Amino acid sequence: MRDHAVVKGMQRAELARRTGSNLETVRYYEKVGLLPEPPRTAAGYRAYDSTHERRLRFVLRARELGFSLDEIRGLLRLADERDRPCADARDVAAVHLADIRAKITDLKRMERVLKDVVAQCGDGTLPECPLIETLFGKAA
Amino acid sequence: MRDHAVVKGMQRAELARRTGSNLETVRYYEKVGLLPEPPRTAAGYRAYDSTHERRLRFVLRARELGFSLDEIRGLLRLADERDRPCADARDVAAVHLADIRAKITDLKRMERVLKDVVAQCGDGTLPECPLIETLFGKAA
DNA sequence: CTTGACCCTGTAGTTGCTACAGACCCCACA
DNA sequence: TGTGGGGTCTGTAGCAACTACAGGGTCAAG
Repeated sequence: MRDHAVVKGMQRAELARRTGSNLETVRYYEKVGLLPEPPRTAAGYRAYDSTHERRLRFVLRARELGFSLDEIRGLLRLADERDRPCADARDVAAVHLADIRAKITDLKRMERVLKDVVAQCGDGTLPECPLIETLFGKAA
Repeated sequence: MRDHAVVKGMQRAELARRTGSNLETVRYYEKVGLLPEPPRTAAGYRAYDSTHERRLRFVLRARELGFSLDEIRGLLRLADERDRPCADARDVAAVHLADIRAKITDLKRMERVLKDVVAQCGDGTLPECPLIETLFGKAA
């Protein structure tokens, strides 16, 4: 297993495989400035090392938590350039947490309505479909 | 108030205003085939009537419930072309409901993690920020 | 020395809008 | 009758965050 090897000079596909990401996504992150452009071999191939992998993993974990690429850029800057970024980073997370809670609230509203109409539809033999009538505004 | 008037030959801005939608959105829905192209005046202006409004309201309500435009196209087709579309419509809604529940599950996971790290950050004076350390993978 | 698997670049597609630019048109007021 | 300020029209470009090519170069194994 190369996962145990010294990680130096890997190529894009290997980095993507090691981190479970799509290799096109890695390029995209470089293009939009989330990841540094790695050095190139004589033939122009990207040669990553473990610092690139570490940074990519940061981005991927942040994406899993729903941070936008812009927020991640900010978090990376905080992680890089400051001694004590905790208050700022916490604020970014707190704002994002509020976003997520708002989304959950929205989705729960949708879930409630949909659950109800699906239940009203029953076995689907009604002549007037409750879902369609709801959407046309016959009932709230 | 024109809301009480006979609704015939309204223009785009009025339709948008009456339904609380953006007028560019209405045009977009026409372009992608969700709404029929309305007849035009001699000058080429769109002239809507209440059937257009009814259909637009259907689309807007479905969007509020999180249906994709593709799903809405399907629901409109069911509403138009069939005698007893309830079983099919219910299935569309049930699939969508499952999507929404999956999204809620994801968001709740994010919420839990974020709530924890924000709490760990406390007043933001820690030298090692728990959020940043978490993202770098120091802790799970 | 060829074959196939990798890599490179740039660009176009996705979803659901939103926002122009530049050109009409229409009505009221003077 | 002219003009001003609003409407409307079209097409196109932009947003997020990827994803998927096309058309080429490179490299190592057989």
